Amino acid sequence: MTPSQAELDILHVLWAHAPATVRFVHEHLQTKKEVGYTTTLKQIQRMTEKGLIAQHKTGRSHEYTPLVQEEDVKKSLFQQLVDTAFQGSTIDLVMHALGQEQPSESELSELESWLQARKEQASPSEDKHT
Amino acid sequence: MTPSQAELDILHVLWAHAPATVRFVHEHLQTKKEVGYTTTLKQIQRMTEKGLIAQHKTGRSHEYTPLVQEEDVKKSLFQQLVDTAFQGSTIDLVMHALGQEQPSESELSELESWLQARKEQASPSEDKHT
DNA sequence: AAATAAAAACGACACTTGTCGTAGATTTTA
DNA sequence: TAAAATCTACGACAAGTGTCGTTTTTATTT
Repeated sequence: MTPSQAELDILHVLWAHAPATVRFVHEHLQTKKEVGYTTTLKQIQRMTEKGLIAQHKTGRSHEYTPLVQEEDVKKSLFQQLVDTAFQGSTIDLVMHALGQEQPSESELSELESWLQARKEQASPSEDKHT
Repeated sequence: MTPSQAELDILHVLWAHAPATVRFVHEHLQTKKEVGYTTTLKQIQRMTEKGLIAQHKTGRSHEYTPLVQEEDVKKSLFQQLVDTAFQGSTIDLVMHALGQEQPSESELSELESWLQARKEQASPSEDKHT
């Protein structure tokens, strides 16, 4: 269940702005791309059918809330990429990623501390290296 | 230009086995999923139309060669993921990736040496940090 | 309450993708 | 060379996606 591109765009808005109306989502999307109001509406309706988001009536309009967690979707998209493009090797993807750009200082240290923590956890007191 | 899933499957076979016939590709795919020979053929033909692969006649059959580099496609798929799921933040994706699994010893050291090299490169002799 | 504005429902259409079936062409082989 | 095996070319089709236009419904404003 990986949302399509257009669906992702909408989900992003919803993830960021809790329950929102079609109008709201639509306005937001406009900053990214041009689409008709009905297009957004239709998309949202289809997503509701699919169970990606929930709808609750409020006055004349409806409000929508995402039913899928951003984390889950990310994970799923991520896994899909790893599987299709990197033969399932996460580390390959990581190396590829790092080779892509210039991580900033802070990013590097973030990575570094993660690595540090990981190492300690991996071998709390051990010291075998082979 | 990001190949679809089925196209990716075929490209993978071609990337691994230089010029190959439809039959060959098809047989290979069978190890992954069940599809009719004509399905594979059609897919390959469409890919040829699109310019994803090239066709050269050899005897009774044709041989196909990928026209897109595996690296380029990976890069493109990768970028797409970063953009759609991680708001364009590569490092976020990396951290997510690392959080996903247990990297092996060798993977960790690979990552470590990369980080090491990077740091050295970043500040060869300089020492300003702010 | 009538007119107007805003929102939601519907239905449609073109494209892409994944899958085949069938027919025609080309080789092999008996 | 006639029959059998292989390939390729075509055409089709269903499902999914992206986009709208039009019609209803519902709420607002006079």
